[in-house]
Amino acid sequence: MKIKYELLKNDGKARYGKLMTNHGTFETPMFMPVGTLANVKMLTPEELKEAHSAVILSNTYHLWLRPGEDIVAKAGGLHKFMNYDGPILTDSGGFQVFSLAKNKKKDITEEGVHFKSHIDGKPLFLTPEKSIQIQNKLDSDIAMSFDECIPYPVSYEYAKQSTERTLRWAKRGKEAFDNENQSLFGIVQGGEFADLRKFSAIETVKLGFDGYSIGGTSVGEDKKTMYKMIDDAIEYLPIDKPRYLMGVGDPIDLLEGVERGVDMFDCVLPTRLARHANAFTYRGKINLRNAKYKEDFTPIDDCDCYTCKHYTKAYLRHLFVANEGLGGRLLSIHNIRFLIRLMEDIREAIKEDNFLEYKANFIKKYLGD
RNA sequence: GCGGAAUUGGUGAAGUGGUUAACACGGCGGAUUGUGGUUCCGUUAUGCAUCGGUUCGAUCCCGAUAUUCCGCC
Repeated sequence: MKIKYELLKNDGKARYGKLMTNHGTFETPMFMPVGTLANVKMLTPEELKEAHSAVILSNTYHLWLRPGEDIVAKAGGLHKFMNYDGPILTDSGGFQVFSLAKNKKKDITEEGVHFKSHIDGKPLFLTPEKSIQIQNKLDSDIAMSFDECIPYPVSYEYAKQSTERTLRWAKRGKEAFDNENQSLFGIVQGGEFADLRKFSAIETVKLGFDGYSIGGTSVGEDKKTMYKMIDDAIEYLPIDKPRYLMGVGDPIDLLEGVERGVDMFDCVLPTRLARHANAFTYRGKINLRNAKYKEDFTPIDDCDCYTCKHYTKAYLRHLFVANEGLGGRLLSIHNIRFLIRLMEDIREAIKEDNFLEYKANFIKKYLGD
């Protein structure tokens, strides 16, 4: 069956709802950890579950290259292959492919994108149909349309042409789509241009998807521009479908997104920061390598995660300084739990009609008076 | 005891008679938003064993001292 979204409450634009999938029902707004290669880096599914993780991301491009979608299909689909029984969303590969396409003008064609494998440099060609077919085989819960994530800054003319092409690709992908147990999301592009965002949203919705995502954000633009991109698109999205803001995961951006009506977020930030010794805390981001933690025998934060229940900053610092992988693992657990707990708190605040107050308090503490 | 060689930052080390002593590691700090699992960036010796001398000027030339290593009695 397809996913179903049930909107249960509105606090201003901020929404609280439920997402029903073949692999469980989960509350929104939610944060989705990224597991590109059919794994959230360094973590087991059990650890994700303990952090109360729901949907996780995986990536079409990476799994296409290796092990190959046929092998995943032979294994019984992505869930069985990676031993994760929660919902999985697969990104289309567009984001990766575009960064690998050297010559934008030549390599990006109406038919698809020419680029070179990041593994062996072999020339490859990915089309909207191919991306969808791969995702059908991977058998994720949610597939994403193949789109171009427009860089920033970019000319109006390029943004317009690209946005129109993404729209045509969305249509082609939808027509090629063939998996009745899988849902398909459309992606709004448009760059920083309000009229293109509007156009993209309206036309994408006309095609009819199970959910809609806002793409092309956090590509180097300033925060105000990013928030405006959300505003310019989201008012044209249907209220009874989930909205997914792609690639956003800074705690403050999550709050800003929720305030604007976003239901789902994904980001590499918690795991990437963790591998580089940076921890989220309610008083802002800290770097556990810093000398001041050498003799700090307290947990990272007032946090209910496995890491904070069992380990001190001094120990984690030691692991990072000694270059031990366990540090990245333990910190990934914390950072993911931090964002998931943030979303839990956000949902509670929405349910109690005080989201804006919660947001203001969080930001005040996070940024330090 | 005699002869030879060496002595540069926390470490391994390059280098030159003349403004800012290379590089690497380490240290310290920062970055990171649809993942590039050990990444990127910044910073880190007012000083070249010590004391004298030569010189307009010495880490680099000379002498003494100290320490280390190697040979010979």
